[in-house]
Amino acid sequence: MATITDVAKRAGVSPVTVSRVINNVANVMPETRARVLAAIHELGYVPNVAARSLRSKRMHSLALILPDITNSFWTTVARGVEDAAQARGYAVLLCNTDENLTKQAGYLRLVASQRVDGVIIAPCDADPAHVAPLRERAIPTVVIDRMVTDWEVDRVRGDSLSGAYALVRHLIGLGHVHIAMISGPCGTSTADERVNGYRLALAEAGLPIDERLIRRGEFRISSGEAMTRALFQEGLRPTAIFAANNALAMGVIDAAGGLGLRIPQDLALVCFDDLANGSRLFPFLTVAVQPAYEVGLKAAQLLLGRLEAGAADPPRELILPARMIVRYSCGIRLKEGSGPGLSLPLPVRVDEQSIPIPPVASPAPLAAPERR
Amino acid sequence: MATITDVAKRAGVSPVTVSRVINNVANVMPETRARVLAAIHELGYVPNVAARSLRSKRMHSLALILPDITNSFWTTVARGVEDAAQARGYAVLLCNTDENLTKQAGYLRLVASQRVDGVIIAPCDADPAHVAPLRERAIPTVVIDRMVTDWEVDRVRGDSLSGAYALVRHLIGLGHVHIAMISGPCGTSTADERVNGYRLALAEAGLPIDERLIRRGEFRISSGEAMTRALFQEGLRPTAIFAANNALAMGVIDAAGGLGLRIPQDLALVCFDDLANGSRLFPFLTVAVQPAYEVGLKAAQLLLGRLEAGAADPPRELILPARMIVRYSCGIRLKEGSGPGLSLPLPVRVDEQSIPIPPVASPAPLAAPERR
DNA sequence: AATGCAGATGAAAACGATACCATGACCTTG
DNA sequence: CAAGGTCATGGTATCGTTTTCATCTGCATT
Repeated sequence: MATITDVAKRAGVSPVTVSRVINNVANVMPETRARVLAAIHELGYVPNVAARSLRSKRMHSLALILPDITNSFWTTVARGVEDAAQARGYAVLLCNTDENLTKQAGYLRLVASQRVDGVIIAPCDADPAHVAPLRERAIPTVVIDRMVTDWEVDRVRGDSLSGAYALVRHLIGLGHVHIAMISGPCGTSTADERVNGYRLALAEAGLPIDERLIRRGEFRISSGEAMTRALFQEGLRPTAIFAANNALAMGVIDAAGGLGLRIPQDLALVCFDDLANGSRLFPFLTVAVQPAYEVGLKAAQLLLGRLEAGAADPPRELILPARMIVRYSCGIRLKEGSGPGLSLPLPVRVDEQSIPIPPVASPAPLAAPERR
Repeated sequence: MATITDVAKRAGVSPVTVSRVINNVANVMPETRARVLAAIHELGYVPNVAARSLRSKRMHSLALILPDITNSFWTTVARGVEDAAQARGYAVLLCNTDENLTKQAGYLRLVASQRVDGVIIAPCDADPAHVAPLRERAIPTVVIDRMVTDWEVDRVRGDSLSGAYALVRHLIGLGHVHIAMISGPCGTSTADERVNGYRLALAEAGLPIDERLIRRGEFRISSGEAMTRALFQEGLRPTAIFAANNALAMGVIDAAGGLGLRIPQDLALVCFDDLANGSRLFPFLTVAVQPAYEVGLKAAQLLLGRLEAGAADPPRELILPARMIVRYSCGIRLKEGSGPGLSLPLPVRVDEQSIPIPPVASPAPLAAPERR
C-alpha cells in the first residue's frame, strides 16, 4: 500500500509537502498542490491513521458506550452520533454494556488503549468511580441520558421529569386514580426522574401516592412483566400503568396477556420512549418521546466541537424537551370518525397527535441546566 | 500517559520484555512477568494501539458496513458482530450506507485509511466495481445478506429463497390465489431471491403468475406504501401481500389504512424479517425470520478465524436457515381457545408458532453453498 | 545596497510499539 | 568434554506520519 513517501517521490516533493497538502495547512503553491493531488490519486494513496495518530495524538475516532443497541431508543441515538461523526470524518466505535459494569469497565480499557479522541457514554449507574478511567485520563466525554454524581461534565439528555409528569397528568385527566408506575433501577437517573415526574403529577392533582404502586426493577421486558404480575397478585388493581421505558411496557403487555387483561379496555398503558413503529402497531402506545436522534447528534456535535476548538468552556448540560404522542393505549378516540372505537373493527393504523411537553421545574432543582 | 518504556524502567527490564508479557508470546520468567504486571498495574499502563498497529500491521478492529442500523434486522446483526468481536478484543467501526453508493464509497475509503483488519459488509448492490477497493487492497472481507457478482468471497446470509417459498406456500395453503409481492430493488440479491421464492411457490402450486402483482421498489416504508397503493389503484385486488422485508410491510400497513382495508380481515400480510416486538404488537405479522444475530455472529467469527489463523482456505458461503413464525396477520387461529377470534376482543399478546423452514433447491443453483 | 520578512519547501527527529537478530547462561547428549 | 540446543532477555531498526526547525528565494523597505 502506497505511503506518503511514495506519493512524495512521484510528485517530486518531500513527504512534508504531501502532508501539508493532505491536511490543508500552511501555504503550498497551487501548482505543487496539484501535482501532489495527482500523485495521490494515481497511487490510490490513503493516509495511514495509525501512523498519523501515533505522531499527532489524534485518532479521529469516538467511542459510543451505551446499554444495548438493540433497544430502538439507543439505536436512534447511535444513528445520530454516527451521522454527526461521519460528517466530520470521525469513526465511531460501538460498545454495548448491557448495563453490566464489568463489560463497561472492559470497554473503558479498550477506549483508553484505542486512544479515542472522545467518548459518548450512557453509564450503567451514577457512581463516579465506575467511570473513573475517563476522568483520570482526562478523555473528553459527553454523558448522555444518565447522570453521574459529582462530575462536572458535558451532558445531553431528554427531559425525563417533564415527560413523566405529562404522561401521568394525561392519565389523571382521563379519570385514572389508581395509577401504577414501574421503573428502572434506583440510582439510574432516568429511572429516578421518571418516578419524580409521576409523584409530582399525582401530588399536584391532590391524589394520594400509594408507595405500593411504585415498583423498581431493571429496564428489561422480563422485569416489566414480573413487576406487573406482582402488582396484580398483591391485589392492587391499578387501572393504568406508567412504564418507565419501552422494554418495561412490553413486559406489561406480556403480563396483561397472562392476566387476561386487555389494553386499553381493562388497563391503560403509557410509557417513556417510543417503539419502532408505534403508530402502526397496536396497542398504539401513548408515549413520551425523547428526541433520541437529536440526543446523539447534539452529543456528538458538542464533543467534536470541544475536540476541534479545544475550548475549555465550563461543562454544559443540554436538556432536550420531550414530546407526548397520544395514541390509543388509554382508549381515547382522537377524532370523531377517524380512529377506531374501543371495540372493533381492528384499526390498521391509528391517527396520532404529537404534543410538545412544557418543562416543569424539578422539585429538587439542578444546577441551572441549559434548555433549548 | 505511561508508555511501554516507563513500564520497562519501573520493572527493571527492557521494553521488549514488557511487550512479550503483554502479548503472551515467548517465554518470560514467572518472576519477571510478575514484576512487569505489577508495573503495568501501578502505572495504569494501556498499550497504544496506534503505535502497536503501525508496527504490527494489525489494528484489532473490524468495520461493519450496513444499510441502516435503525432497521431491527440490522440492529440485531450488528449486535451479533459486536459480541463476537468483543469476545476477541476487537473493536467494531459502525458504518451506515443508507443504501447510498456515495456513502458506501466514503466508508470504503475510511476503512482503507483506518487499516482495519477486516470488513463485514452488506453492499448496496451486486456490482463488483462498487466494492473494488476491498478487493484491490485485499482486505479480508465477509459479505453478508447480499451477493456480489463475480466475487469469490466469504459470505454469510439467511436463506431468502426458502423463506419466501415457505411464506407463499403458507398463503396458498390458506386458500389465497391472488397474492401480490412487493420487493426491493432489482439487482439486490435478497430482493431477487425472495421474488424467486414467490414464483417457485406459485409455480409449484400450479397457480398462474401475474406479473402485474409483482412490484419492485426500494426497501423502505414509503416505497411499500406506494407499491401497495398502486396495486389497488390499478384495480388489482390481491387478497394477500408478501412484503420482502419489514419496512415494506410497514408501508403496506400505511397504505391499508388509507384504503380502508383491515389486516387480516380484508388483506393478509406476510413479510420477510421480524419486527422488534412482533409477538406483542398487532397485527402480529406472520413472518420468515433469518437468524439475524447469528448472521452477524457467524460472519464475525468467520472473519476473525481467517485473520487469526491466516488460513487461505477457499471462500466459504454460509447459508443460515430461516424460520417461519406464524402469527395472526393472515387471520389464522393457532389453537382453539388460546388465540383471539377474528373480530374481538383485541388480543394483548398472540400465541405464536415457530416453524423451521426446510431448504428448497434454487431454480438456478448456486455454486455448492454450504448449509448448516 | 543592506535589511527584514513572508512564502514555499525540506531535513531530521520523534511518536510508542514490535520484528529481528544477538547474547549469555544453562542444559543435554554422544 | 566439546558441540549444540533451549531459554530468558536485550539492542536496534523500523513502521508512516507530523512536528520542529532550517533553508532558500524573492520582494518590499529603509
